Amino acid sequence: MKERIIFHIDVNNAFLSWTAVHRLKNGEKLDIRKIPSIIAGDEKTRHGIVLAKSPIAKNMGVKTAETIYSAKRKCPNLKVFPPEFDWYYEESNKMYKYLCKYTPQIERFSIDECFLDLTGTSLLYKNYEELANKIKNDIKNNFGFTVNVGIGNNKLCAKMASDFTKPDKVHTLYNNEIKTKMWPLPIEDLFMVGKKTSTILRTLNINTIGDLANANDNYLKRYFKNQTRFLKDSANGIDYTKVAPRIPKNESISISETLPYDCDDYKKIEEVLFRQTEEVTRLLREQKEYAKTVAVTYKNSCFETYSHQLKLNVPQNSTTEIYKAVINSLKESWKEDKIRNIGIRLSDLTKNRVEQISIFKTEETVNSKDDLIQETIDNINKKYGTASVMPASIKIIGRSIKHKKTKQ
DNA sequence: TCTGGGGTCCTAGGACCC
DNA sequence: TCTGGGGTCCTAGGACCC
Repeated sequence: MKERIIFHIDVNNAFLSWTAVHRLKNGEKLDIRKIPSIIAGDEKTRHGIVLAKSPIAKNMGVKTAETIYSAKRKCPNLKVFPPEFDWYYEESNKMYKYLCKYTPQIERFSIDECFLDLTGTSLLYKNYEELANKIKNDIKNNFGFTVNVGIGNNKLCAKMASDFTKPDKVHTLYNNEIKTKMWPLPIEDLFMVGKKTSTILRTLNINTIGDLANANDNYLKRYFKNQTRFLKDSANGIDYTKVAPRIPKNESISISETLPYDCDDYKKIEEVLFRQTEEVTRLLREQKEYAKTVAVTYKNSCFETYSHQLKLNVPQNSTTEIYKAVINSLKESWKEDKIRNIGIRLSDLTKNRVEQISIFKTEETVNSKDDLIQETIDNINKKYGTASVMPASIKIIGRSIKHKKTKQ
């Protein structure tokens, strides 16, 4: 089989760069990429986690996902900026549109990463490194932020390559470069090797990607079972997954939040869950889908996680029906401990709602009239804000949510 | 004022059937 | 008066990603 040519484009410090660009556009003089800075949530509501860091902050030891408190101890003059997600989506879309010029074989892997499959374009593009440099420079000149471009013969290698040295760089990791460029790297650098896996590998004296590539299969199987094949293939730079140009269909829709304080007040928890149900079912209705499985997950003060799911007889997407299931699920699983974080997940999503024909029409078999009412409510809420209109049965709770939200 | 949020995929173990 | 075993489906929990 002919060797593929895959590009991986990765925005350098995406959130921080994008906020920097936004500020400069608004006339600010200071480029926050050039000072010790981070993008992070609000500490007062316990969302104080580092989402992105500037190179200087990174050099002082600041890590993504650590607390602001801890980051400031490492770097006392650190400047903190709030995330601007709407703006990030705009910038991400601009970059995606630009990249679409080169091939329809493009996959949006995350808000700040894309894969391009350029296999079979050798007549169009004589030199792939030159092309990668053009893409990198075009993005910098047109949009004001920098990217890394990784080139490889598959997605894994392209992604590993884009991670080599940053920022504003092009790297290659072709199949014949795997031994020299990838094998010497520490095992933690391998995609999909996280903390748990790397700890086990280190105790087995497997310290580099090369060590893993050459490790004995049977030995590894004792510790990693079915995961062994995947790990060994990755370490050898083997990956057959395709660049998927489709708009990815969600397998599930979820929402969760850390509460401002640990809470065991049932009424308050109900309020949060109702607000979350509103939001998550609105998304579901927007994609014109129905969910068959409803799960509630919560984390207590000790950071122990519990989850419980329920299957619906008929797939639903109305706030009222899903909310009933959410509450039932909570009641069946909650140990009345103090809740730190709570959320909902809708899965088993379907486009068509196949209803079983029942002689006894139950309350659950919602008809098209109810769908119409729901649509009208969505439109009104869209225009005048969430919870403007809702079924009377849940209106009171809804009102108090609004009240609570403004108090936060 | 120590530990976010939205996803995907995998696995162990239980229930149930034949 | 003994308690196998394969198959399937489902659930809770966990690992990992950005």
